[in-house]
Amino acid sequence: MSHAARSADFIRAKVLDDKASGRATEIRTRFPPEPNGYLHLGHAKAIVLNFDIAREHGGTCNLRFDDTNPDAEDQEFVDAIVEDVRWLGFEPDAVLFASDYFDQLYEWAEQLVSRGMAYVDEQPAEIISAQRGSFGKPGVDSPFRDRAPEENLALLQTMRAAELADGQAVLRAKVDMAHEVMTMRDPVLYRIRHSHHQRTGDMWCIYPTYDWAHGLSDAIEGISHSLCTLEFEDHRPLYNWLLDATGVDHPRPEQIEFARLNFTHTVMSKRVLRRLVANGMVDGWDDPQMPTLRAARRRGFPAEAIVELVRHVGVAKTNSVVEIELLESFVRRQHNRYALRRAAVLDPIKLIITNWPVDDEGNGVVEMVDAINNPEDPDAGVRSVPFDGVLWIERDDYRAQAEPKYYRLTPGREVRLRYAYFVTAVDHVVDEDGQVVEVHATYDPATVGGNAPDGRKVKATIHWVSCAAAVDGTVHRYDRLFPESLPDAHDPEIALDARRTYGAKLEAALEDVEAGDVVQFERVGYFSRDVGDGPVFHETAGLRDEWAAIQKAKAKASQIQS
RNA sequence: UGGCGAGUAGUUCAAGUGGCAGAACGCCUGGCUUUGGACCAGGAGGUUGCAGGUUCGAGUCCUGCCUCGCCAGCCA
Repeated sequence: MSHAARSADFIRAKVLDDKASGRATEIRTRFPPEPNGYLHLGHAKAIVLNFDIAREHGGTCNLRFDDTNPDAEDQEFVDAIVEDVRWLGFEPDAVLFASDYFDQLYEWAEQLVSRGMAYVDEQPAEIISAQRGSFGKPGVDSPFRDRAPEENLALLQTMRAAELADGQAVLRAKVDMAHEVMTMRDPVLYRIRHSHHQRTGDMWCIYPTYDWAHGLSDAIEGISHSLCTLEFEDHRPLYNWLLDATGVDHPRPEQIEFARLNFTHTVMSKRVLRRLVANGMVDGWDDPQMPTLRAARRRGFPAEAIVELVRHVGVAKTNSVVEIELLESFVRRQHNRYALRRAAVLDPIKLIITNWPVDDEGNGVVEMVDAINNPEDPDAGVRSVPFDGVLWIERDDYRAQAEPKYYRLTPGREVRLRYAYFVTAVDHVVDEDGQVVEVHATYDPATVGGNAPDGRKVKATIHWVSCAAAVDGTVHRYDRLFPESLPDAHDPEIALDARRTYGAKLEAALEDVEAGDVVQFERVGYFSRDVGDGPVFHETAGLRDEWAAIQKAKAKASQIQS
């Protein structure tokens, strides 16, 4: 290993080595999705890795669609994938398709047949499967395995000429039916599919398999390093065999496998996600609870946060699961710097200031107070918000009875109303169910702006919105859709009440937030404005919440005790 | 059952040719604070999967085991 490669991950070390040895002069990579679904968080790893490595060496990275199975694929996904890759911040050097190479691939297949390295097998799929043998048990040769090249060539041509029905024949590479790697036991190269392809239409009725198309497509594009996930390790010998067999290896691409990106509380299985969408358990593929990139965008996850997380996690061959909280911490770090602070009361109760002044007509005086837009960014300035004697505050910011470590409003205790005044709770009013609906308090006029001239301190500062000026909005908060930290990939437990919806009271400025923009609701979390009429916000990520942690610890402790 | 791959802190990753096991996030404590946020300082946290061996010295080399993942599609 070269000296410079020391602290690089194993793939970058290899790339450096290959450059040093002259094995590769240009570094070319590719991100090769099949257009059969939306990209998810897991794909971000392959995208970042491929583009980063190319950029680090002044090389290129293509977006290549592995569109070899028309039955599963759709133009909609092609468009969505291009969009999502760009959203992540990467511009492909070329957008290409394996289907661009169908003519070339077919030509090489005929050559392989002519050289006796591939044959047409007319047995049904079940027989071929049974003949493949099993782990530790060699397979048996197909009766068609030693057919003459001319006959195979003629047969391949009839396959291509649409003279055979689906499943009637396949083209197989003649490798080794006793090979200890199952993938090498005469893999299928072409199958018959009388299907419409989103790009080639009805031009073809035979389609190359992944194994036949992938390495050759890499070679055609001059890919130097073909990065893929661990489950393709068994395909590497075949990848190389086919390159050797066709002689299409200048320059020869090299397949290198790495571990997928997995998250706790997340399942990426298309089947499971499709079921969630079909059952209406989520709003669609871009529901904020989904693990797709589109959902992340709608939820307000900045692309940079996802990219930074992927870089932070790095690349290795260990099957690993990243805590979803780590992603959220990258999301918070981004938004903390840029998100404007606003006031929103999610679960409102009224706070009435009994000694608030009234004007000559007996109406409460309205005072304007300055609120800081972003304490992390002085340039973000201030805004002016109305304050008066009747406010909305969070239900959770008042307790009829004091409890240990609770710093907020409670009868007799003084807290700060952010940017306004110190108030002291006096008593409260309950409804017929015993729920607090109204808190009465007095304010200290000397504490304008929230400063006490005598230097006295309060332990809590709470947010508020003037009732008269408040705007109604809908706010969605989210718990884990998959409550288990390691949900079953194919049959996970699903939380039916993961989404909590609030009829919130918002400060007026929140009406002006652009769809897709993220703001911080002070003391609550980051929220992304959704498209549509009226203010609707989705929780992007909550703020770290020490009080919640104290309560959680307490609940856990009492659970252990009982 | 055969092949391939992987096991280092709660999590993700580091530790040229063998040379004091580290970082980030999380967690705990303290400071600061008009967000119980952010920020700052400190701390705890490890039998490097197990057992042997070589060596002055092993996460690293050797032997044997264990555990986990992937592979028997005409999916990718």
